[in-house]
Amino acid sequence: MLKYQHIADELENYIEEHKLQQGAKLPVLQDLMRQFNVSKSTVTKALELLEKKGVVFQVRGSGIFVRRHKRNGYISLLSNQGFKKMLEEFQLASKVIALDVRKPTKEAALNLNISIDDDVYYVKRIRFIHGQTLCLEESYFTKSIVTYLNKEIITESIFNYITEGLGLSIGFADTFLHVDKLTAEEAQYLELKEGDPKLYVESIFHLSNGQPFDFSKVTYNYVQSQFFIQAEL
Amino acid sequence: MLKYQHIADELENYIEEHKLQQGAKLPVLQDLMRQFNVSKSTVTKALELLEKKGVVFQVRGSGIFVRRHKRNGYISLLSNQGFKKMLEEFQLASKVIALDVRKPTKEAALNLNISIDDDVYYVKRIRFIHGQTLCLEESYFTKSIVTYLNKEIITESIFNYITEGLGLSIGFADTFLHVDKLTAEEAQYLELKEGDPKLYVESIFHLSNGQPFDFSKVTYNYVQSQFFIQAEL
DNA sequence: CATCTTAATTGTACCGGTCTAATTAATCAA
DNA sequence: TTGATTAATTAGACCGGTACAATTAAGATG
Repeated sequence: MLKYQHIADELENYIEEHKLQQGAKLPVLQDLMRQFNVSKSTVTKALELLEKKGVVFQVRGSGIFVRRHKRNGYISLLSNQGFKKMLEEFQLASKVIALDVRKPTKEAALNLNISIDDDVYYVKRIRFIHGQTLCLEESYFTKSIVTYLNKEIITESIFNYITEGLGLSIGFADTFLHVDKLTAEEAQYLELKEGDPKLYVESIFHLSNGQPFDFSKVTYNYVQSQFFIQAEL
Repeated sequence: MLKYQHIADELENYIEEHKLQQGAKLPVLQDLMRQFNVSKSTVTKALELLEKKGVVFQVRGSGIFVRRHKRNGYISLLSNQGFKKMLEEFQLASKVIALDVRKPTKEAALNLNISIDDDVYYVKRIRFIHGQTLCLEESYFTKSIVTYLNKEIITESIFNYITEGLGLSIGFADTFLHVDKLTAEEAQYLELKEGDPKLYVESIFHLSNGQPFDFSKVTYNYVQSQFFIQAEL
């Protein structure tokens, strides 16, 4: 494991375990350097990570402080802990409605940057959280990249399979979201009424070499979904 | 201006002007170092900025490539171009419904980390985009920080006033969002029907020293609002 | 011509340093 | 005690370097 990632983890655990409050001061850079026996730039990188995750904030001339943002029930949409963890955790309870190899829609082909003649794995499923239906999800996986899928893999963790099983490394995702009304079909799956609010999220996942491999359209139950974002100004 | 910020801007402009497509390769690190006459770490920092903004992605052993994610009508929820620009741009068309000094609600006091006896500036307004009502917004500004506000300032740019006029430096924001149904009152302001979907966004803006100074609750017209997020995995 | 091996390319981790800017603490003057 | 001045603290910008890992290109091999 990389040094700066390790340091970031250690610091985050420290904050967690000692239940440090918002504004609590962490050791200064010099001390952290000595404590972990690394150079300044390594500590700085670790802190940048934590800043991006919203765990700390730094004030020049003053110090490094704990930033508290936790709200129960909210899911972070940002770096590391964000989408990945969320997908992994919620994977646990999910019901596969469809799984087959087919030709992509024009929309999917466009987003995956493939031809409409190329094959894709199509997956449709419902995800549950706390026994409630959380969302309805449709995914298109480029078959030339994700060469094989089955029900077991989907029920476990697709992303784990892609990294561990296929040896691919996932890079980044572009996510578009807007609010709309549920169609009759969606309402049925989510056990809500037609015309009720929905949060619609479209994501394009890319390998770390920039190739898109997964185009997903997710319709969230508005009652169950709340998100958390960190903005920098 | 900082060197690495300047480099980031230059590169972004270059990509924009030359209309570089997704996957287009940029000059290698060595060349960028020479081109801008700076050290490797400075170029790297510039590229980190651009990566965070979703403008480029880097592949070790391969190069630096353009990342395209533009979608018409979507507003980025992330770094730099995100909330700040959005707030500034949409400031143009807004109608102030209320502006006064009052005591904060318990909720506002909690989020601003002040006592319910402290004064706040309360601002309620509607924002318009393309002639349509975009959102209904309620803001609480800690009066001990934002010492004075008037209608002109609000109609211009509050954030500009805070940085330029008051000499404060804005740091970061925590944003929580969920979807719900419009109340009768909200529906009236947004020219929609009660029970229609709404996107509800709560933000706490902080100075760069960590002090919260603005707690905002925004109800978006679901027809007019769509957002864009970048996730790292 | 395909396949394996090797070498060159290129971004990333990490070091250890200087100098600067913001903040905070200490000092001094009124 | 207050307020201004100065000094110490502290994070951040920036340099220039070494070593390393992933990718790509070139060469060798069958």
